[in-house]
Amino acid sequence: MSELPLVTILDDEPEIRKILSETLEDAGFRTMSFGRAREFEAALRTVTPDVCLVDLSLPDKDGLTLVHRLALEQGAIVIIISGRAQVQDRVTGLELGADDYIIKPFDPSEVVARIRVRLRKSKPTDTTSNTAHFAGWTAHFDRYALEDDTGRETTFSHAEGEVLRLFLQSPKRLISRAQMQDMLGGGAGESFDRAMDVRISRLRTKLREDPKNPQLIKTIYGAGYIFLGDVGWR
Amino acid sequence: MSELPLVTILDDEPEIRKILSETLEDAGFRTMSFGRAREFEAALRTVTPDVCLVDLSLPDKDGLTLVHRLALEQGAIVIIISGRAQVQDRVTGLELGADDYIIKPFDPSEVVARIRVRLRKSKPTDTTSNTAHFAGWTAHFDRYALEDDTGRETTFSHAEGEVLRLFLQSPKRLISRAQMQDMLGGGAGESFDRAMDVRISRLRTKLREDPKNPQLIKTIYGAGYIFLGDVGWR
DNA sequence: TCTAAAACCTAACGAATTGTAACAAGCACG
DNA sequence: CGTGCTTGTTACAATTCGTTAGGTTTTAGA
Repeated sequence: MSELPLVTILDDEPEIRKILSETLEDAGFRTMSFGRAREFEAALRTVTPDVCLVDLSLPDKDGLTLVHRLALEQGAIVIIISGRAQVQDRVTGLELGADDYIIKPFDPSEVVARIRVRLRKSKPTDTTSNTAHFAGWTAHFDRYALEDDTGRETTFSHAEGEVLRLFLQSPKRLISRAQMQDMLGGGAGESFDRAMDVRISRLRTKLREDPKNPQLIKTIYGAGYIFLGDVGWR
Repeated sequence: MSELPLVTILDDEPEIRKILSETLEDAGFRTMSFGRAREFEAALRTVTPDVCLVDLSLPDKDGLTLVHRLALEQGAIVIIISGRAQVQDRVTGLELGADDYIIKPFDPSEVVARIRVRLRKSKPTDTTSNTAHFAGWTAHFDRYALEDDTGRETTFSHAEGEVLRLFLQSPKRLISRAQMQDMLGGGAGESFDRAMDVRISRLRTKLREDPKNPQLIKTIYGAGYIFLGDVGWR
């Protein structure tokens, strides 16, 4: 496993720097924080960040110019975090080279999610996308494989994957049969619905569920199914 | 790609479809609009959009499932446009493969700007080159050779090269048999299509795929094939 | 609590789809 | 012509996945 991605934070408010750096480090990034553009630019001579978070309202420099230079010369991923919420601000920010534009006040977890999206797209070597973790299992949807907690893998079919995906997208929520039907039917979907049962039955087998007492996929008599278990997509 | 980028719009509100398609066409895109997921999926069998705008609250289908499938099988840029403004919705949407998440009500010009950012970043695959790198392999199309990561070479035939090139030009995209017939057998090739299976089978052998569990060329039962793996043309 | 109907589970079957070995036709080269 | 290579065709094996059928579980109602 390679080094952790480096995220730089440029914001004049210490509060925000603190929140961001803590959240990002918890999420598995290295961070460097700066309160002034001058310090940031000085640091750029020795490090090359993977992602740059930039506040537009800086005391000592015009943020947009900096963004433009960063995107153009460094080829870095630049995400603007700004209090200026006007559409025109966002449009020009994006046109000048920013990869994203997040408005204050922001939620740290969304910042993390957006950073991950950009990294996922820019670094194709990172094969960790489209996988979900739950209850000791790891589902690799890109190669249709279910990985054990010991590392052993089973493959699942496309149809099984669709069901699993639906469950993992809405964990701990009731999923009605009707909701599932539109996954298969495709056409007029008149065919009788035992098909869904069978898909779930097959999925349960692969998840090594005890038929008498399933732990992950619970049946709610007369209503649908519910997937228990904490899911993390990563 | 000399043609204008194709943007698909999937939203159940006609108003929004109209606004988006007009703005986007003014901005220099081709558009196709759909009110229902089913129609959209039907259209996907014949066209491959560059960008997909998807509203999460669809009448006939769960939007998130669709987003995940799109990101996984179409390899297109997926942008969610949703009325659901919860942070958790945005985070899971992004984790499931969306490239951006725009909240309603939105400003059309921002949508355009965000689409442009994504297109700008997705570097067009340079078809002019004759060598491609993927998963430890190097394909030399000029001399019909497939190079190992240790430098050992195998040759491949013209027909095998056609299929390989097709895959490498559209990695992570579902390619249906019909599309293959069009692009390859282009002529009056009436003969029925087991030929394609055999080509792929032979290609798999040369790529040393495990027959039970191929990692690069995946079969989607009833739909087609997907080439997984990051491709770089040089 | 008991009983019957409804809902659900799943083994087994089979149609459709896909994989591939073996064969044969076509072609280049000597 | 014979040899070797490419490539479509055929035949059969394997896989996928909906359907069927019979059994089990759950619920409602007496």
